[in-house]
Amino acid sequence: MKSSVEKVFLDYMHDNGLSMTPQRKLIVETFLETEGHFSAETLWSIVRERVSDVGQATVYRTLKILVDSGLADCFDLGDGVSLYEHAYGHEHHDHLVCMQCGAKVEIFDQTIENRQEEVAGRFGFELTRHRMYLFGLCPKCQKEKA
Amino acid sequence: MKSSVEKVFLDYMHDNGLSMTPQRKLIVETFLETEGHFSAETLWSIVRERVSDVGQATVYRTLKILVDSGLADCFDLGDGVSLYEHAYGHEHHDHLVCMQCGAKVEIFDQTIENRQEEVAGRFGFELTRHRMYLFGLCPKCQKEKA
DNA sequence: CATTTAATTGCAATTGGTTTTCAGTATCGC
DNA sequence: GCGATACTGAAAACCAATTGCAATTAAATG
Ligand SMILES: [Zn+2]
Ligand SMILES: [Zn+2]
Ligand SMILES: [Zn+2]
Ligand SMILES: [Zn+2]
Repeated sequence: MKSSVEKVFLDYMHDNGLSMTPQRKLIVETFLETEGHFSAETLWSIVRERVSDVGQATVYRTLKILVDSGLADCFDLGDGVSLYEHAYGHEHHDHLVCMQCGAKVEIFDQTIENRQEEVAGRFGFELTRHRMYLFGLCPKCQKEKA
Repeated sequence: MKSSVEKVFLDYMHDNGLSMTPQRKLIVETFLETEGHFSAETLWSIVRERVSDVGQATVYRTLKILVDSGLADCFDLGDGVSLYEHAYGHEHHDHLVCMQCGAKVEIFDQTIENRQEEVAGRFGFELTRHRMYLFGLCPKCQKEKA
């Protein structure tokens, strides 16, 4: 039985005249099995543990498809490295990041989300999306510092 | 009479063993006279209208000093280009950006700021800073689209 | 003011993540 | 199968930003 995610991906592929290839299959499977927030480089290294001759460009190209199809979300914390995470079946969330150890906590606050809409509306803007990153020290790194 | 901003800058320079040079003076003055949100490249082009042989690297290096001294704030909207704006005497604010025309509105909402602290606290984090960008369509671009 | 030392400059080369080019190869609808 | 189209890996290109370097300049000291 085909999972729901796979169906969404295959439909997107078909609807856009894209072909399924062994490389894409491998990359998509690896992406879906990898939890958390990771870079293209990291995904590439995991993929290569399985099949060694997958090109880096193919990983980037497939990640683009994953984002476009709604399976992946891409964001960057301001250091020039794009991070990817699962988007299908995952509700919207923002991130709380430890500047010391890099730990990332997924956060969501309906009050903030509502206020964002309201503030945008105050200026006549129609809001499409937003990004919010909170940076600080996680409990563990606070202790280590003290 | 020396302005307060200039004093802060010169003090920072002196306290860190940095020298004042004609190039730095020009770049800082140009920065202070330029309002809004602009890239290093843009600032460089304005600087070169005044003195043609200022190096690009010097602009980047001086912008770094401006950020470190608290005169400038640097952020990027996710497209890989750093934008700079005045920070001295400017209260913290976030940005509302039109994805069509690039218009940027400075926003501030105390409720959001409070909630950010609260959410971080919920996970034991000590919050240091945050970035929030709201993307959408400004009133003008909405009309043009309809 | 001259001297000395450390900082700064412009240029060009380099970096690092990401994208593009290209010639060969594989996929898909028929 | 077959042909049109899409995909691949490798390498080159991109591009904002940084860095190495030799020449120049600021500024602290006497
Ligand atoms: Zn949110
Ligand atoms: Zn996440
Ligand atoms: Zn804010
Ligand atoms: Zn601003």
